[in-house]
Amino acid sequence: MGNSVLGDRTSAVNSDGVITKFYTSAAWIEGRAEQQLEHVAGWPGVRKIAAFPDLHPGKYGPVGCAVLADRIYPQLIGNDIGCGMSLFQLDMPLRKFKMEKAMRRMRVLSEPVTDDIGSRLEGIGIKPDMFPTSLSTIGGGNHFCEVQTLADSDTDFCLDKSAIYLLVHSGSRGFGNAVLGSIPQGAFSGMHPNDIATSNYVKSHDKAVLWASLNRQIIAERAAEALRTDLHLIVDAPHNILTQHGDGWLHRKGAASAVSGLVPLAGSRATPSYLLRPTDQPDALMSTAHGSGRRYDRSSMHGRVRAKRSDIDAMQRTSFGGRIICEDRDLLIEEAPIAYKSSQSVVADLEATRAAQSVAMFHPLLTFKKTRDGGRT
DNA sequence: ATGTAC
Repeated sequence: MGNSVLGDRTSAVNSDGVITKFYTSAAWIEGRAEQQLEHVAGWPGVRKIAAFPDLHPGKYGPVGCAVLADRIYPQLIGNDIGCGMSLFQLDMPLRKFKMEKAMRRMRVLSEPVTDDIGSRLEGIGIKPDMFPTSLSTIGGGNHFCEVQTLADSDTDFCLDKSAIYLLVHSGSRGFGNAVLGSIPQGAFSGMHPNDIATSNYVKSHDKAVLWASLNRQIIAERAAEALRTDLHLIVDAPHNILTQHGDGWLHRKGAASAVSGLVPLAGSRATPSYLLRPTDQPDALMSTAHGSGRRYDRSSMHGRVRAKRSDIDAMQRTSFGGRIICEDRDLLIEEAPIAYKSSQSVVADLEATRAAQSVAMFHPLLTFKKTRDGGRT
């Protein structure tokens, strides 16, 4: 990196961004993900990159990193602008949670709500006709709404061990997708901060971020209503987001924003989720890992997982005795536990590299993803 | 990832 040899001259033709890796040799990192990291480091104006142990290859660049640059690269944020995780405490003790009843009632999450959606959007300064029928719904892929139990927590961190918790992972649905789709030709080679097109992108991006955060809030409210309980937010952390950082632009792609001091890290069906306290390391760019990180891509999962009826049934239960509502067979296979790294190893690497500390660990109890019929049963 | 491209 740095210099390149041209004939007999050594010329500084590029000044690649510095990559700091917050993972150890124990981490499962695909070679292709690190190649993407090196590639992005060579883009014009890229100054610093922080890479986290959930790093894996993505469409335009690696997922699980934060990139500080002089220019704006919309593809580094991707189409799901504002996607993130929100963790809530529910006002319900575990002993009151009844699995069969909860499984029946949570199915309402398949249907979009119509009441007050326009006014909720106006409440955050967004026109009521911006994707109103998607607002309140989870979406596909790795998105979910999960009831969790508190398995362990720091004694000085006062979380109620008898309570149940809710982790929502969702984003901006068609909104962010439309924002990425409306950027001008050539924007992928870097948008310059002072251009009109850039400020238009940033404004729309910021609205998609608000939309996504409201979406997680409404999903959580609906889940709490379905469970006949109240809720309060512990932390909301976006992980696909562009923000100003000093005089540069910080692109987080599958890297949680650490600005609120706490970050939820999602486990897979087979591994726990965590609440992390990121440490104050400048090289980490106010970011940390957001999840377990994909080990195998979606399409290859169909060849890796058996899909007999009994296997499909087994995939709707977790090793923690929890249940999964996912009536889409392909999605169940693509999100099978082996598709992900272990969240324990991701957290161990964050702790080993002093990027973050775990303050609490949660086990999945009931994961809602998708029904076959849109919830009408 | 996506009121999805064919």
